[in-house]
Amino acid sequence: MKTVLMVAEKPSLAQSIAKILSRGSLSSHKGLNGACSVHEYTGTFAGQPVRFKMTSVCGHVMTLDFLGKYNKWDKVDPAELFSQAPTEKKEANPKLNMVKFLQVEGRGCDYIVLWLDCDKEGENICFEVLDAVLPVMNKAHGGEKTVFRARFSSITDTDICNAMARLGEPDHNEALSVDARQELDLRIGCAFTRFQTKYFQGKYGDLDSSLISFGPCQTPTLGFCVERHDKIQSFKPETYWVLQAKVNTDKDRSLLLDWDRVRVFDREIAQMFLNMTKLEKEAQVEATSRKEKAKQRPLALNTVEMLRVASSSLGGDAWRLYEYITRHFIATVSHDCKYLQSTISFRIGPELFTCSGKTVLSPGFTEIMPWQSVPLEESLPTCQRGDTFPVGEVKMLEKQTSPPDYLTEAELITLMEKHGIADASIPVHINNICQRNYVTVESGRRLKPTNLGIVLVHGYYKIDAELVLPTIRSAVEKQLNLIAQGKADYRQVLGHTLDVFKRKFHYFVDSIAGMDELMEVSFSPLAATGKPLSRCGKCHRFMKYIQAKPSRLHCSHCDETYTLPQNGTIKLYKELRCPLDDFELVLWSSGSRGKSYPLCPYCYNHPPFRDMKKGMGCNECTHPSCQHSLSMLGIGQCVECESGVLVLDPTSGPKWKVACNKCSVVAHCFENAHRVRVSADTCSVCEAALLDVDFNKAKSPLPGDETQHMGCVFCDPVFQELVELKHAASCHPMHRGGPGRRQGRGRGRARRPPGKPNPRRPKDKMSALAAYFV
DNA sequence: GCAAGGTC
Repeated sequence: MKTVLMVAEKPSLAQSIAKILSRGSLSSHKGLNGACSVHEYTGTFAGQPVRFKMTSVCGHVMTLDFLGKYNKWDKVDPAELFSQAPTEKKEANPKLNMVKFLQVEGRGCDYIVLWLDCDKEGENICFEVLDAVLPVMNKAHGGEKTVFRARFSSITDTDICNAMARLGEPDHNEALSVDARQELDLRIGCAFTRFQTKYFQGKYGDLDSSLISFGPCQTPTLGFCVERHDKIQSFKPETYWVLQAKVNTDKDRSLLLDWDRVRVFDREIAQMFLNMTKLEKEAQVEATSRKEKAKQRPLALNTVEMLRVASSSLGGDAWRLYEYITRHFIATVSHDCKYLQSTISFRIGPELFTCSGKTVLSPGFTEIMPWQSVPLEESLPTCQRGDTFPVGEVKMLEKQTSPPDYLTEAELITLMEKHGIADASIPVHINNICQRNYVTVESGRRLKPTNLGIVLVHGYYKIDAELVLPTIRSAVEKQLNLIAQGKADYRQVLGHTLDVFKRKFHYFVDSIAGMDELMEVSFSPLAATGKPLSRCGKCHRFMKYIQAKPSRLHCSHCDETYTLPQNGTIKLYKELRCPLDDFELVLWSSGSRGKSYPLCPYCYNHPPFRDMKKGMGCNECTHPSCQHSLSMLGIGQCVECESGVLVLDPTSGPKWKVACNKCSVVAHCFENAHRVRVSADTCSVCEAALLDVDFNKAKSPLPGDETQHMGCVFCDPVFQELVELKHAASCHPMHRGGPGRRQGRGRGRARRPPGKPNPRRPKDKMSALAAYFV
């Protein structure tokens, strides 16, 4: 029996479609990646009995990236990214092993039916699936068609069955338009991002410039927020005047009337109208009207509308979102809300005033969406033209026009949708500009641009406004649509568009000083920021510590910048100096419960030995005799990672810690010891360095009056008690196979050079770790 | 370290 492989865009769709087509009789199992399932059933295809295998991918199988060597920011000129730098397709999510999964399931299949979403991205994924699967499928005989595309617009029995009955072919042009989009986004986004990041990085001390990204969706998104900011800034409030009248309709009831002129901006004119009306004792009814009106039930909910609603009345609560979606659905099939709008027009002297009220006739959909209901209002008096009511009062109010507020997320979503920014990715772009420090989310989910966001957008306006205008995306989209429709050649469109942006890029690079001028206004140059922290080894002057990311030390005398480890605190390390370059050491710490190590600012940026890399602290330094180095403080091989060494943290007392210099393993040991030293002697069993510990006299855990003890942290029975190694002895690799299975890295002659993996590691490292320290 | 687009 022949086999038909069918592939949907996501696991839930594969299941729904398989259930419909098999009429519920199917057997399912999880695929090798654990994420996708395979649903099997038998049926007929092309007039023969077949076995169906319905499965799915998880979105795109592949992603586009530059070849590895073009991802080195300091080696590649961003201008090269427009054409020279070759790209390659990589698996979008290596953990999912999607290509292998598809090949395992596709091997030996005879036909393939593509059930990917019916949009351009889906069409592109069709070809990603075919690239993976066609080579392992059975070959067609005599030119028989084996590749089919199902086109459907809803997951209903009729739609799915119709699609299956009228299979077509995947559309290569649509897929190509997505290939072009991917390449444009990658080349343009990365080139601009790398250039502006590198240009502004390290120039200003109070600018978080770890990443200044640019993208055809995120930059216009930021543009919308800054545009509103500019409107607020340039807003000049104006004073205006309003007349307000009250008429008494009953003994103890009065009606508030709105002035038909609404407002005037000239005080004297307003005063004149007031004078003409305030002496009047009666208001005469000019006209009345009653109109039946309808408030329309909502249209069917789509993703963007849901995002908008979720951002403005709902929280992040899944249940409330579910409730909203169901209520919205019921509302779409309910009746409109019907109400009566009554209006009474009054004349007081020469001036006209109006009041209106609404009375609900039938609530319709507002019953299921009560927040949409027409508010209850006091009913208007029944009257007719010519009736008069006594005037209660007429007064003049002074008011001011007020600026618009910052954009709400809901308004931003509307703007993005209007300019064709893909709906599913809208929250991603908003999140992007928040994470990049371009905007902050204020109360009411309003987006307020930061100084950085404002300077960037104003800079683009100054140099090339098209870079920030929303048309940047829609114009490119237009070109891409020509590819999709087969009206334009993929290569030509790609080449032409890249050429346009390459020119824009070069112009931007040449004009960057224009943006820099704006930066100078908002940010302080490096030399003027930061606080003095540690001394430079070259000039022996204090360097300044700049805390803003990327945190770094700056020597204004030598005009040198030294990067530091991120995401932790930095302080001076007892004014100790590096024996190699005389720089004062600093101490990095990830917090009191984490780990810490000293580092030399110079060595951290300029590794002193061949076996060291940039970004290494003293705990990875192979200096043979410096008291802070790995050689002097290393104890033995890490129990968890391949290449790490457990190093004594010399600053951790009195609650001493030993931490791995590569991974996050931290071991707590020897409370109440006032000194812990790493001895030159090594353990005769495991070759780890021995620790020499002096305990506090009053709190010494040692037998008798002893305060000092030297031993192996892994093997010594006294120390095992103190680091709770009680049963570790039997789990520790040293104790499993006798002397023949010795390992660990002590400081003795048998030590392996750092970084070299141990060839005989215990298999279950996690259980060993748990036995020691947890 | 970068884009945007799928989806987990």
